[in-house]
Amino acid sequence: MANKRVKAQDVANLAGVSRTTVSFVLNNRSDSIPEATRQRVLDAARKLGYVPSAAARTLRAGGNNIVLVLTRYVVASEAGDEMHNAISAGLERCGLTCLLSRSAGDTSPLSRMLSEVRPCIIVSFFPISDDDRRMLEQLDIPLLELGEGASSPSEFSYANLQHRIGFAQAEYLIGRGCRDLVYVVGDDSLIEGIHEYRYQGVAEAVARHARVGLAGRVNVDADSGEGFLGLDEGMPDGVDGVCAFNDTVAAAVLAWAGRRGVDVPGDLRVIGVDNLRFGMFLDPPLTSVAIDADEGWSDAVVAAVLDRLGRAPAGDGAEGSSADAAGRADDAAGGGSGDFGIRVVARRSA
Amino acid sequence: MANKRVKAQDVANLAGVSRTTVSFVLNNRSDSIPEATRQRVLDAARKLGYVPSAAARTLRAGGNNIVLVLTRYVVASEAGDEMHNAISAGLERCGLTCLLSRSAGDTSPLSRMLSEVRPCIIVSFFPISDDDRRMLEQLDIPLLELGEGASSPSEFSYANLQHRIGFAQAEYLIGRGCRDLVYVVGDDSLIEGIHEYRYQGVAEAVARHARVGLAGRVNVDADSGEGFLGLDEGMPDGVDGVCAFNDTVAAAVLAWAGRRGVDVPGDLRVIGVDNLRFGMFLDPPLTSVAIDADEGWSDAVVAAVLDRLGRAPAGDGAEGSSADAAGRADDAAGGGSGDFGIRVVARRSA
DNA sequence: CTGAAAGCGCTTACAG
DNA sequence: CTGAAAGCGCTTACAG
Repeated sequence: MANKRVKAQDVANLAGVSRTTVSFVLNNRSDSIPEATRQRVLDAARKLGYVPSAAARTLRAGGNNIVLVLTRYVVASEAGDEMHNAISAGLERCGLTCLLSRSAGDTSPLSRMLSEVRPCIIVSFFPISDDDRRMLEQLDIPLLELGEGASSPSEFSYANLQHRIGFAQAEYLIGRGCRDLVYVVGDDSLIEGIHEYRYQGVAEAVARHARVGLAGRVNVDADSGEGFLGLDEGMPDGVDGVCAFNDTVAAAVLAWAGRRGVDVPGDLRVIGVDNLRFGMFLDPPLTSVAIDADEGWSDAVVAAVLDRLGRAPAGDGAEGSSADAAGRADDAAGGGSGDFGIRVVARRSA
Repeated sequence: MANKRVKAQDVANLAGVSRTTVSFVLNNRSDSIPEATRQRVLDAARKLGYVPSAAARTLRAGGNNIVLVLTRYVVASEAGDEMHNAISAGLERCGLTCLLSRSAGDTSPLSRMLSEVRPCIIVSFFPISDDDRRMLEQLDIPLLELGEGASSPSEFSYANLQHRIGFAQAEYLIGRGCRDLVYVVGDDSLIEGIHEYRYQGVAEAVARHARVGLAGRVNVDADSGEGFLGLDEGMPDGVDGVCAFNDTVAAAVLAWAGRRGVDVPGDLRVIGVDNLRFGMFLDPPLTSVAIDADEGWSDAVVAAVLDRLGRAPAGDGAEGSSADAAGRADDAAGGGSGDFGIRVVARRSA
């Protein structure tokens, strides 16, 4: 088993050409190379199972096409999962390679990661420390932060997506006649960031309607026994609409309502987020906000990455691109609707 | 803004030493270097924000410490998410860098990924194509396949984990007096692989008990309206126990039972998988199998990776390691219990 | 159209 | 204890 590492020279030998030619063919710079030669090289490479050394090519070329995406545990949801898939697929389609880390910059230092792999851009779903931010600047690695401050959510930010989700919940309830809303969150501290954004979205929607009020936030401690801790005490009187942080929290609210004899949706309308399947098996079936990752926000993220990299979007050559990624990203979202793939799935609970 | 790429030479200049010394200090081979010099180098590196070039160091050293984990969309669950986190954290603790890909080897070719980053080992949650397998062999990259054939699930395999989950479900129901089980799956084709493994586990448990029968599999088409398609027709008579593929499917069964006036758990016991929070809000609250990623199977995976790499487990120097990773992995699982962190959370439904 | 050569930034024997 | 030098495998001007 002569299992020696095969390199460009071996391919060149087998094809009867020089290393230069091999490199040209393999990197699609073969304009000036006769088709016959090209094929010989390609065949040789295939036969030998040649894959160029990532390290050498990166070193020589001065960079690679890796997009490093920083995520961490937030709350598992199909929507979140699909979003990662959609982003990954979208980047691959543009010739970029998408790699996720679930610890770098969070439980493990970012610099450690960077000495193993140096991406051409970093996309982070959570806020990066100032030190890390400085380091990236030093290293000339662009950073796309998706989870910016809730105060001024940029067009692409994860914060903005969350904001819109809350907004959509509230708008729906108000449209159904609710006048006194409340926001209910779970006790999972890991979701704090997200629920803040969503709450702001709810608040904004409420502010836009004259005679609608928002009675603040209520916490459900879902871990404690029957899981209604906080609801009995916390639920303000007169509330007729609940925006739940997600479908799980909504399920808790529904169970609580059932127990207390509160009629849903007659006395109280409840809307969740995620549109998980179990929602349709609740009593009453749960109305929820679905996020369609494939056609919405993930496209905006891919567009933003491309813009930062100074590359044109996939599938077209020249385009006046640069500062106005916002416009393009918005266009990319769900057939120009700019809704980031957010939609309400109406069932009986609201 | 003199933002020139800082390299080892710059650090050496600032510290007043040679590149060699810098390299020694930064790679912890500084046995022979005086502490004062060491500090000077460290300070200089910090001040300049120096991070060694990943490409150069990999090229020169002939390898890196990257573990590439191949996953893809299966079914989002907190358990799966936590498992990835636990594996990632476990590997980092051993000095390895964990990177996930959600497309390589699946929607995008593995070779493309490999020409961007060459890991020292690949861990795959799904079966790798024969071509890719050959390629990895060629490239001398060890492959740890977690989703092996259901026929002979190895001790570490994802298949085996799934097998045990099904087994645990059935054992619990049998222990509660069930004599006629049925397995209920959703219509999500993506989960086919997993549910096959789990079903085999159920079958094995049933086979171990003399007077217990298994009435096969029933499909719920959760997408269709009320979501009971298949249950009305498919549910065999006389069944007194349901092993549901997951909590969502279990929720469908519970809803169906409520509608048909089947008493749970009196006439029918139902157990799910994942122990999702919403289960406690169902009526009756759902009994489920929880998978404790932190202390169970993920440790076994980390141990297996280390073994393949020929490295000793973290935290100890010499240990007679090699072929018997099975033993070690099993030991690592949940306080030596070898249960991979699988446990039944009993509620009223079973 | 093809080849010889430089050089990317590092690590690591090897001399001093 | 420290430095000069080789070389990892590739890509890319540059000559032929």
